[in-house]
Amino acid sequence: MSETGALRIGDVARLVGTTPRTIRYYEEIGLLPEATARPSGQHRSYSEAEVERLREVMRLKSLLGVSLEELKTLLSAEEARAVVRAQLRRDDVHPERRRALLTEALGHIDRQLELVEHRAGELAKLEQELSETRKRVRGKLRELDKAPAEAFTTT
Amino acid sequence: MSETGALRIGDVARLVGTTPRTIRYYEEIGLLPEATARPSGQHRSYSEAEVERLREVMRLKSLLGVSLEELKTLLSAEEARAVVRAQLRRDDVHPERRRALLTEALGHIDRQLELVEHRAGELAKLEQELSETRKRVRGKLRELDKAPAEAFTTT
DNA sequence: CCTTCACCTTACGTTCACGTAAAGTTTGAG
DNA sequence: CTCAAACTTTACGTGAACGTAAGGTGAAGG
Repeated sequence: MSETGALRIGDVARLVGTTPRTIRYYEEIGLLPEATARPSGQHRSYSEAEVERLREVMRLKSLLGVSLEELKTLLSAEEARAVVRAQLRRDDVHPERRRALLTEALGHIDRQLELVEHRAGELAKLEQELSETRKRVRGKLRELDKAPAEAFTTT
Repeated sequence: MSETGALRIGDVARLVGTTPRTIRYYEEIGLLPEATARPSGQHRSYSEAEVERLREVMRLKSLLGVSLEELKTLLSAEEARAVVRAQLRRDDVHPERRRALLTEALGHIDRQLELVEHRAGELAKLEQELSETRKRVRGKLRELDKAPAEAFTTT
């Protein structure tokens, strides 16, 4: 009954808007990390951070429209970045190593950015096309307003 | 061997980057119109316009990430708009009717726009977050460049 | 007319992403 | 300690979106 760290799978599911089954499935295929050393049979426990992670997973899934397998690849990049961040927090790393880590992280980010930018671009294009069409239709409607002359005979 | 109007399903599939099976499937579930009165067994024939239509279908499917069933609904709106356009081209329609048609079309467009705008917004947000992260990483890299003092001892 | 693709229909198979049911166990409240 | 609720694993089921195989035409070149 504390305020953090005592979430069970049902709570998490409700929090992020999915089902326990889905969460277990994601864990099963390696999309979510299996909580290390949980005696088989014991309940899963989630921290707020893990909930956030799941939210991010679902967000990316929805926005990028990729398979869970592809998503796993993308997220392994995130994982790698997390490791990098952890290593960087220690400041006893050699600048050379530090540079390598940062460069690696940058690579991961760039790959994701490329994907996202492409999709965002396509969607923006579609949005603009729709807006364009909308404008034309609204224009025609205004035309009807301005010139209500002619035949007012309704049938 | 004319230059237009004589496309067969294999050609179309290659043109849009899919398979004949998928095209037939889309026709089967009503996502694509069944060419009226084709004696069963006879080859399907496609016009350039129908290819364009299919391209649009696939584009929307990819960008909106909706089920084919939902997509069918969205496209029925497109269908309705096509009908509207056809009716509007005849200029013997009463202004009252004309207004109704245009308003209906506007409704369809707005529903699509809402969906697209929402997704586009979310994606843009994600893109910006990634860019932000990228900037921070690049910043740290530049820091390494500016201050290459300290230990140059490799290992 | 013949051949040879590419196509036709029918129907069963497959993968992904979970849903659902069964039988037993763990937790937290009382 | 008790007991209901929520969880556990295992396993089979399901809907969507096609893939694939079989057996049989249609079409276009020679």
